[in-house]
Amino acid sequence: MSNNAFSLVWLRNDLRVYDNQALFEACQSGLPVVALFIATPDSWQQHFMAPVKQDFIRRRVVQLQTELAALNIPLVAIEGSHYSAVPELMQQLIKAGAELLYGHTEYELRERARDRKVSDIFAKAGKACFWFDRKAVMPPGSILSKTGGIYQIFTPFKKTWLARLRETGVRCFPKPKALPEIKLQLPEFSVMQQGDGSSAAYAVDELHALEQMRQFCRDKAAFYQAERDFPALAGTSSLSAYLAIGVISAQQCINRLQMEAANDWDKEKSGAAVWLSELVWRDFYHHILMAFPELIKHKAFQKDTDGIVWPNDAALFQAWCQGKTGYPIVDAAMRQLNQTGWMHNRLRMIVASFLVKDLHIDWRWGEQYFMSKLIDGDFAANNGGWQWAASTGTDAAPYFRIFNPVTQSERFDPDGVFIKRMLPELADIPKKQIHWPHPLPMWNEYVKPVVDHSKARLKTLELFHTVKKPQDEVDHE
DNA sequence: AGCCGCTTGCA
DNA sequence: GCAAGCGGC
Repeated sequence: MSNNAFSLVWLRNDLRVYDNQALFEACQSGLPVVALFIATPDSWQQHFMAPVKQDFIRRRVVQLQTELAALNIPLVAIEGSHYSAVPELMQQLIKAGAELLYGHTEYELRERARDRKVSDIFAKAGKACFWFDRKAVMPPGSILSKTGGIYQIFTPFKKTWLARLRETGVRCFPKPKALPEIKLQLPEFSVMQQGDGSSAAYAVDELHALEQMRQFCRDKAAFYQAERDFPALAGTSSLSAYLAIGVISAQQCINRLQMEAANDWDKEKSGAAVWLSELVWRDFYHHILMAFPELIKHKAFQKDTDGIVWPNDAALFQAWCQGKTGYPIVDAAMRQLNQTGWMHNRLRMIVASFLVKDLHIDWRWGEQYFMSKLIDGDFAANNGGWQWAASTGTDAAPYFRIFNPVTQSERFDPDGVFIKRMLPELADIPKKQIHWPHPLPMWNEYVKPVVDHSKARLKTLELFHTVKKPQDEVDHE
């Protein structure tokens, strides 16, 4: 073993010090520890990762450097390009003394291919890798039906998932104790570039994120069920960006929820239980992604729906992207996404339904647009959500369940408070007409509706009927 | 984690 | 006129 030997912790979507199993185990290895982060903007671009998310990652890595330095762990942050550049970097690190590699597994295809190559390189050099499966709370493949099958329906999945939680709980790993100070010789790498600050609305301090999570569990989880569907309220956790890049883990969220809502988290329909359910959805989509890798290649779950020929009108798509559809709730939601990199979940459902079932545009166009704008973009959850809305997924909404954007608006933004916040040009419209202002003589430039909902709805039913038989014909077969 | 159109029963 | 209940998409 080289006298410059060290354990290497390769950080990716686990940018935290607390509950970081790879980091924790590396610190138990008896060797000095070096942390590694490789920025790969070319690969990120290939995955349409939003600039605001890229900035958030870069800012977080810089902060993490300070947090790890306090533990005497240097964080080498390299400016790379593409995943294909990773093997060469790893070779250099092995040459420098990397003896053991620690990391968390990722579930997407290119990421898994990249990690396999790295594992091979370490194996060929006679070095060991330790991969920990912690992105989902219950590792994909560990929640199976009684006959050993993959659950494709959320409710039974959740039932088994909850039973497992009651049985085993979740384990979180403490922040490692500081290591002895040591001077290592490391190669010169191209230093990671700083971000542009576009994600500045999100603090990157880990303790800040943990405190926000604690406060949500303590003060707001109880009201989650009652408030989560109203975009004008701050009823959701707003933790998605932190979960997406791993500043906090879902395991930590559950542990904290069980502490702060000890009597409620397992009580049906309590706010805490409903929030927990959202974390189960997150796991569900990770499990589905691992079980059906063709999803990564943009295939629909329900294969017949790939027979639908979507009209894909480019002008309508542009109107949707820019928030100029003439449907106030849709336009307000898209403006929230474009301006902040985040969108309330109820609105994600509304605009997704609108794109597919009112504008008749392939759900994949919307999926990609969301990825290109969201600070919390995650392939599994985004793909799962879009296929749910488009009625093409496992456990998807039935195709004939078509949201009426005006009714949704009346129900979930009753006073138009959210709409007016995002669309100041509608500030003077009376409450009663805010959801559909078009009959009013409008002195401003608010755009005319680009489609007629009731006609569009019938067209959607036709599109689905080209690939699905009406129910009564199925019954007679 | 729907909406629509039609019926019924009441004013 | 309308609210509530329903079956179909």
